[in-house]
Amino acid sequence: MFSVNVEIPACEYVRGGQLNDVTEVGSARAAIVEAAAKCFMHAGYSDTSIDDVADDLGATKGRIYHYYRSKAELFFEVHRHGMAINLDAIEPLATGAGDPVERLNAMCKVHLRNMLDHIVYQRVVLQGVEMHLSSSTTPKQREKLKVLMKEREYYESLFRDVLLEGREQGVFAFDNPSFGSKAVLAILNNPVLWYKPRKTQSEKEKTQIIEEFSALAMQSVAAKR
Amino acid sequence: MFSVNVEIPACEYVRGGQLNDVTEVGSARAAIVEAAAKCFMHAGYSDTSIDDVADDLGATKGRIYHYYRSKAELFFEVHRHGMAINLDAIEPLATGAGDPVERLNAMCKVHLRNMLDHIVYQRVVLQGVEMHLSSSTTPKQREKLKVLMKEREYYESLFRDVLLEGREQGVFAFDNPSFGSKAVLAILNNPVLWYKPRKTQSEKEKTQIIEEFSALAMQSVAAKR
DNA sequence: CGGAAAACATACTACTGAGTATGACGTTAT
DNA sequence: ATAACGTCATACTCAGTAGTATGTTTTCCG
Repeated sequence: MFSVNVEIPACEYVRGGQLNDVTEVGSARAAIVEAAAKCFMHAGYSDTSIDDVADDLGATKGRIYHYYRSKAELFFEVHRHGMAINLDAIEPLATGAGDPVERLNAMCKVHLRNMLDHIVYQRVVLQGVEMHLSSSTTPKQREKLKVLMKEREYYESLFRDVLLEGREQGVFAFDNPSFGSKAVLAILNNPVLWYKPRKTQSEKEKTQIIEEFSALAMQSVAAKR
Repeated sequence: MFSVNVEIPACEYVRGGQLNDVTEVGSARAAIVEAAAKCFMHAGYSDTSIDDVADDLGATKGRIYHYYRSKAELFFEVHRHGMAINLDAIEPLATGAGDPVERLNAMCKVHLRNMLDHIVYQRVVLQGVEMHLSSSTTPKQREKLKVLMKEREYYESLFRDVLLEGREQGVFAFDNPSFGSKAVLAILNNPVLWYKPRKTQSEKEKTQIIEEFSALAMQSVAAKR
C-alpha cells in the first residue's frame, strides 16, 4: 500500500494499511486533526488560520505547532485520515468476490455512507483536489501533495477495475473506462457539496440519499438491455 | 431574469437578459475580468491577490480599484459572466420544443462545450459553490453571493424541468427530481476539475469528452427498457 | 525525591495583502 | 487655453497570520 513517511516532531507515527493511530480517541493529535477538519470544512484551507483551529480546541498555537510543523502538514494529515476512511472501507469490497454489479453497488453505498458520516473529512479531501500549493509552499510540500493525489488516483482505480470487469461481462457499458469511473465518483461525491446533517430525521435522510444516488451512479454505467 | 444592481464607480453598467456589456472586447473592465478569471482559476480566490491580477494585466492595483471597489465584487463579476455564458446558451434549449430526450441531450452537449471552451470562468463558478464568505466580509456581500446562488439554482431548475417532463413520458427514470438534476450536472461539471487544454489535438479531445460525458449523464437518468 | 523530557502557553518577529489617499497624465468640452 | 473629468500609478496604512523563541507546567522515570 502507500507508505508515507513524514518527520514527526513528537510521538511515533506509523502508517500501515489500516486506520491511522493518530485518530485514536484521547490522542492529542486526534483532537487537533478533528478541530482542523472542522475549520477547513467551514472556511476552507486558506481562510483558516492556525489560531482558528487552536480556538476550536480551546488551546493556543503552541499546542498545534508542537505536533505539526506547518499548516500544510496539518492539512495533509486531515486529508490522509479522510482517504484512509475510504480506502479501508472500499478496498476489501473492490477486491472481493461476487459479480461486478453487486460489488459496485456495495462500493457505491459504502462510499456514500462515508461521505455522509464523515463529511468534515470528505470535504477536506475534495478540497485537496482543488488544492493550489503552487505559491508560497516548499517543493517538499508539493511532493507530499502529489502522494495524496496518487492515493486518490488509486482509489479511483478500484472503481475502474470493477467497471472494466463488468463491461467484459456485458453488464456495464461505457467507452473510456477512466471517464466511466469519473462519472460514477462525480455522482457519489455530489452530496458532500450540499448535505447538511439535520438534528431530526437525519438517518432517514441519509439512507434516502444513499439509495438514490447509488442508483443514479449505477445507472450511469449500466448496459442497456 | 435576474437583475442585479451594484453601485459601479465608473461607467454605466446594466445587466439585461443577455451577455454583459462588460465583456465586450476592448473594454477596460473586460480585460480586468479576464485576468481575474485566469488568476482565480489557477490559485483560487483566497490565494489570489489583487496585485496578482494587476501583474497579469501589466498594470497596478489602482487600475483595478478604479473599476471594482473590492476583491469580492471582482469575483462576483467573474462569476456572473460565467453564469451568463451558460444561461444564454441553455435557456433557449430548455424552453424550446422537441421531445425531452433530444432537449436534454442538446443541453448536455452545449453545457459541456461551455465547460471546455470557457474553463477559466467555469472553474470560478464552481468555486462559488464552495465559496465561504463567512468571515471578513460584509453582510452586503453575503447578500450578493446569495443572488449568485439563486442564479445557479435557476440553472439547475432548467435541467430539472426537462427531466420531469421526460419522466412523465416514461423516457426518464429517477426518484427525487432534485437528485436527478444534481447527478446529471455532477457528471457534466466533472471535466472542469481535470481538463487541461492541449496545444495539439485539442478539438478532437473536446468532442470526445463532450460525446462520452453527455452519454454518461443521459444514461444516469435513462429509463430502462 | 529529583531531574529530564514532554506538553503546552506567551510573547514575540516578519511579512503579506486588502484597501486608501493622493498625485500625475491625457482627453474633452467650453 | 483651461477647467473638469476620466484613467490610471505610486505610496502609503493597517490588520491579520505563519512561524519562532522562550518560558512554564506537568508527567514520567530512575
